[in-house]
Amino acid sequence: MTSTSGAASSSKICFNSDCKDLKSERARKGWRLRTGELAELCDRCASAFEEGRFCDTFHLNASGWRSCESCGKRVHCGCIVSVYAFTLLDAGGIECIACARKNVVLGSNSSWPPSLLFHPPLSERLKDYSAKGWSQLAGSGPVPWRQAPSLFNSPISQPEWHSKVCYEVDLSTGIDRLNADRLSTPSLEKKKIEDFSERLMNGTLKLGTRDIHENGNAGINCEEQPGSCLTKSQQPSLKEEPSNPPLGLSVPYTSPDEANGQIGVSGPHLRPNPPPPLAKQFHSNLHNGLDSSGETQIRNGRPRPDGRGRNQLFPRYWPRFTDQDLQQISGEYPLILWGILDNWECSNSVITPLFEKMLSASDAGRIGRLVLPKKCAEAYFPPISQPEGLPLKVQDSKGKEWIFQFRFWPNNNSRMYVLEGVTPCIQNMQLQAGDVVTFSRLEPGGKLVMGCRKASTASASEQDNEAKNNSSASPSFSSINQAELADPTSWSKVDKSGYIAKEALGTKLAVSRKRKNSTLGSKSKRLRIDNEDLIELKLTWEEAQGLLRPPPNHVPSVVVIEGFEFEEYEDAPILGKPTIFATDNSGEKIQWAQCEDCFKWRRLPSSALLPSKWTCASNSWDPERSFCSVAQELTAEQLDDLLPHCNPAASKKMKAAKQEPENVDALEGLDTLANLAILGEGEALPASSQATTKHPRHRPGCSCIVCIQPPSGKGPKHKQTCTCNVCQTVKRRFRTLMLRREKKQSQKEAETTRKKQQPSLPDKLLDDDPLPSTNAGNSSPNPKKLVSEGSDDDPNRIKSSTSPFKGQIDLNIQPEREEELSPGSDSGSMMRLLQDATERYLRQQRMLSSGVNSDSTVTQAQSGGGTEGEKTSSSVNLGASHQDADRDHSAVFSIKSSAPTSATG
DNA sequence: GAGTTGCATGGGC
DNA sequence: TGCCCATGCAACT
Repeated sequence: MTSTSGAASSSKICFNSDCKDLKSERARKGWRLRTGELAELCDRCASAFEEGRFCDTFHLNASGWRSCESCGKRVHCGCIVSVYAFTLLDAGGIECIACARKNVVLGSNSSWPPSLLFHPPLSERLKDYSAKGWSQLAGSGPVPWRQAPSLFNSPISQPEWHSKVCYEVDLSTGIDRLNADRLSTPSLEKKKIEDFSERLMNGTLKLGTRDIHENGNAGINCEEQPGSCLTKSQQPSLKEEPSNPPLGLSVPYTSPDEANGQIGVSGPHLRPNPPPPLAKQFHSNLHNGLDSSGETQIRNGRPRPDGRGRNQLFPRYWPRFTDQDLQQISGEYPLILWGILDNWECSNSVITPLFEKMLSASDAGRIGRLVLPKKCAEAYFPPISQPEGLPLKVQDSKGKEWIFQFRFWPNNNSRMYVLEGVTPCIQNMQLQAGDVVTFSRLEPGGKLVMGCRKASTASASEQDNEAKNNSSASPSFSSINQAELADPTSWSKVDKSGYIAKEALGTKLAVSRKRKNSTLGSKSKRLRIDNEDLIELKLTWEEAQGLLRPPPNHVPSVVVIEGFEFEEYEDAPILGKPTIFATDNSGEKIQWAQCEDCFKWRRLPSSALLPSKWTCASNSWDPERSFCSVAQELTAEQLDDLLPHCNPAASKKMKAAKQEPENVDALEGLDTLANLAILGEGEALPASSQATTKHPRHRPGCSCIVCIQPPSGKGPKHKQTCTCNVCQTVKRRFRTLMLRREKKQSQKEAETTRKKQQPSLPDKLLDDDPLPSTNAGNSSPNPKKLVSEGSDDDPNRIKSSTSPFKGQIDLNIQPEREEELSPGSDSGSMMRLLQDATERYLRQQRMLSSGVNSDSTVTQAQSGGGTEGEKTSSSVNLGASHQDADRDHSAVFSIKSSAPTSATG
């Protein structure tokens, strides 16, 4: 290549001096120049470059063509473009990348491609090599793998450190691509990766790590630095390489010998003549979701040695190792790298990400069984033919060795693979449901390495602490990720997904959603259920946005982005009181706000900015209605019209809940409540953990693994006598459920009796009695409807009269008021609601009763005693009120509602 | 009775 | 529709 002079981007002419075509408007990037810039190419040249046929196209007649010492294939060695396509041999001559890779693999006695992990960063490095020379990167003397990542600290490659990189293989083109979808890097960096990955379409840009490590003083002139060259294969060479099996056919080989007792995964890989696996092949093995070979996956759990790698792994199991991860692994395993491997070949050590799995509740539970994805198990673990399986040595991120039983259960006509005995390891790593365990292989030796990533919902403070701790170890690094780089011990502490920056921006909710989407993908509907719960339990971002108000007296600057105007405020917004905006009869824009004390809705000008807590007394816009005693001007119908629009999600769910059997709803609430109670216990449950913890078919008294599992997946099992928050909450919730059932039963009975005795009375009563509305005594909205529907177990209707934001988090809630929610304490408005409802119901009962025993009923009920029937009466109200809270409010409200139950029960 | 084991079940993809 | 796999749960220890 001769185009090494001139500006890379200033000219409108293609940078390729052999071309001189005009660049397109969006010039495509080519190789990195010595200046650090990227050559800008026309489409044709860029395509040629990306497809690895640049030299074939433009340098066909140029000097520098040499033949591969192994396969004889001609490789251009005379330009910067082809610098990655070959490697220089110590004894002279060159090898094409394919042969070099093969030899490296054979030499290291590894069935794994030696350089998979370096792919992204090395790509970047390679870009840099052309500009910076080798000495900068390789240092002097042998560079062990574990030091290799430090080579990546170029300004360019650094950002990619924070990205999660995985690969997929486009078999149609034989292209390894960085799966940019899953990169969390900023778009520009992401684009950069994409660009380069495209540039490497055929390249696969594999490194013989030996080449890197053992050559410390390579310059850019690879000819002069035998053994130092990184090579980029050209597509033809790859395709033509006869020793390279077709993509997707190479499998991580494991020994069929499973009778040799304890083995590491290494054992199986020490086959005498492993096929020369290309990294590309490995990728296709690892992520062969695109495998189009037509080979069917081995079914019925009967893996064949020749087919194990063809299992199509679901993306959710693709390892998302970051470079930091790798470095940390390497950093964590000096013993592995320097001791266990016991020779200088350690410089060839490669940690190959195999797969990862988010721990389910079962996995992290006490049973100690980690369910392995079948395809992963069959692809990466030794084949087992007996259900008993075999012991498997695994080293954790601290280098500690564990022995798990790798086995399977027949399941239908298939198998279910599990690792047994993982509890100590899980606990040692302090993992819980939602965290991710990663499996990787250390080559040579094939040691199985188990890493982990904590769910990202660890508290920000925790992360801050991590950052601080780590930064202390490496003051030059400021970010968490960077800090982690310097401190491998934090490997399991902080997620390295690159979302941290986003976490810093927002709430757990956003993060959890992001994480769920990214980590679990479309994993489970349970997740979506949880998301729905989140929607109902918490504000959506959109809704939250609606509550954010500009700081007083702040004028926004308006920014137009893609045609949309955005208001920008220099100061953080404040959280305003939720209100309902509307237009009155005169067309004036107004808003309705609800008093914190009396729950009456007050009309306010639309411009009114309310504090999070607002009462009638603050109604300076309408002094006449600045007292709670003043009636509400909003009619029931009007309010009814307004409210449904406030939260479509909640309304939708409300409707759905109506249609569901009562107990189902209640039991779902039980789940939610239990989870929330766990949250309230102070152990912030990772969102992903919530996702994996929630499970169907809960029943009262359920002793399943989820229900009995303590929040962290460890600790004693809950007993009947357990008084922990979870148990108490579940018990309360159960009582509520029972009360509700009693109530329903009694209502039916009462209804029957009423019809018999006073057929015309109920309607009148319903009309007259606003029931548990908070607006007793004034224009309570649509009392009839509320009563009728409320009595039909639809507390949401009732709730709708109190807040348009039912089913959402009360952003005004003060966490420090948590104790108020405990049983027996004043639970605030809900308590009032309850009392109000009780009194009202008793009055109703008095009216209904023909007087035979009503007095005693009331008396006894009010005194807390009474006959069974009287208890029922009381229970009816309690149950109804409980439903209000149980169904449609967040944990806080749920617990609130539970409190009276305990108190009165 | 508690813990363990191994298979069954069923939701989700 | 079939498979995967999280979880349930009965049998067993």
